[in-house]
Amino acid sequence: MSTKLRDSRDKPAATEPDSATRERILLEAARLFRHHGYAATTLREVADAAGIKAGSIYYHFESKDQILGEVLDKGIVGVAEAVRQRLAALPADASSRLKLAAAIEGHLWGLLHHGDFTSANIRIYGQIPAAAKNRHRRIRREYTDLWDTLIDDALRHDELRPDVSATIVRLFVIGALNWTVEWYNPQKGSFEDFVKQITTIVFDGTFVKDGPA
Amino acid sequence: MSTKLRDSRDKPAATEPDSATRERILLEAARLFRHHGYAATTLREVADAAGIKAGSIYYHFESKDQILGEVLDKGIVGVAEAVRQRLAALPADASSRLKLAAAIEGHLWGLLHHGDFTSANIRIYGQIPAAAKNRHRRIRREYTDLWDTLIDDALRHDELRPDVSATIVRLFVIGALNWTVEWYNPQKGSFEDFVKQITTIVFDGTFVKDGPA
DNA sequence: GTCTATACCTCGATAGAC
DNA sequence: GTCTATCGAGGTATAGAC
Repeated sequence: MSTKLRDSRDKPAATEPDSATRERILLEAARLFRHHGYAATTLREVADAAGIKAGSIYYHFESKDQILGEVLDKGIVGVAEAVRQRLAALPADASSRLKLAAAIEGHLWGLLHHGDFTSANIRIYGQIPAAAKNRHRRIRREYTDLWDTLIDDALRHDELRPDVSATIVRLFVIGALNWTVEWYNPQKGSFEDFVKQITTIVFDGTFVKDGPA
Repeated sequence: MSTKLRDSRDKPAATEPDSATRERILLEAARLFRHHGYAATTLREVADAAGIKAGSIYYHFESKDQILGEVLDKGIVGVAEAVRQRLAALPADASSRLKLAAAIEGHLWGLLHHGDFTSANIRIYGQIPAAAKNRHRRIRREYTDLWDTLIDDALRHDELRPDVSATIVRLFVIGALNWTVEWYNPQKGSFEDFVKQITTIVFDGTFVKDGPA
């Protein structure tokens, strides 16, 4: 075995080691941030939920702010990974519609499978200090760029309606998809059926046919 | 003049008098709740923004919690009023599509015209204590009932797609509309054009035609 | 790696002068 | 109707024992 795999002298830097306790802190923090907000959540509550005492958190994290940053990042990364995986599984010549359908399915899957992280992200992103926003912005931007590419692709292949702006479509659709984590109920039907209905609405709308103006 | 119009001995009860200071407190509270969250906003900040001292707030409100309640309510009422007004202006025999279009226009108008109240509502509703939620629930329910009626109406007239659940349509569409307050930019086009594009997407989708499955 | 104990700060709310 | 002054509670973060 190489001694280079993980040198304990190295600082964790960007990718911290994920001990079980550390992960539990992040998970409980996400859950509490989601349901009570960032400022309203105390580290005593997070520690309590994670089964440790408040002071012990500072062995794993430098500050509450750092926990926030990692929770926010995980909210995006979980979704982005699911989407990229779906897209990679498609044949290279897949239609724009097929690509977007795969992206929607992946987005919804990641969103609902990491609900505490994604909902926490959606709910509190608009409320955090500018410094925290700045640190989180790059990872967000990378993901929205992916959608821009998909939508521009559809536009260039004349599949997207010409009478709506591509920017509005992206913002509207992502916003709509994101909000499903706030009301989706897995007990009222299968995930597959849910995805099918959402995709239908996004692609073809809620009405049976193009009606009169 | 009748002495019954406003007897100063009466407690304000449900509808408080709206002094200028009182309204300013609510407006600044909404703005701060929107951008920093409920718990992160201090009454000292609210007072400062309203041009008074923190202690003075308690002449107008019993608690921070009461301010929250009124901010939340205003977020719904402003939207509901705009929608009800649009619907009332329609002829009685208007089609489901026309009624829904009017509701969408009214919803967007109210949403964006009372942005601090509506955005604050959307952002923090999921994070407030259960007691505050319960007090606010009735006014919310009344508004969603209105949408249920409109959508059921479209369903009964065979205008809504039969392959999507009416509940999913309502939740998805309202969620999508609500989130526009988070990204709508009035400098990038007229409100009328914006409404037209959103309505098109909701009714007829983002793609040019019903494509292959 | 987790604990207890605590320093220091800021919050919501109240009291009473003006 | 607004002010100043202040109370008690509870927050993040730190220090040092184990």
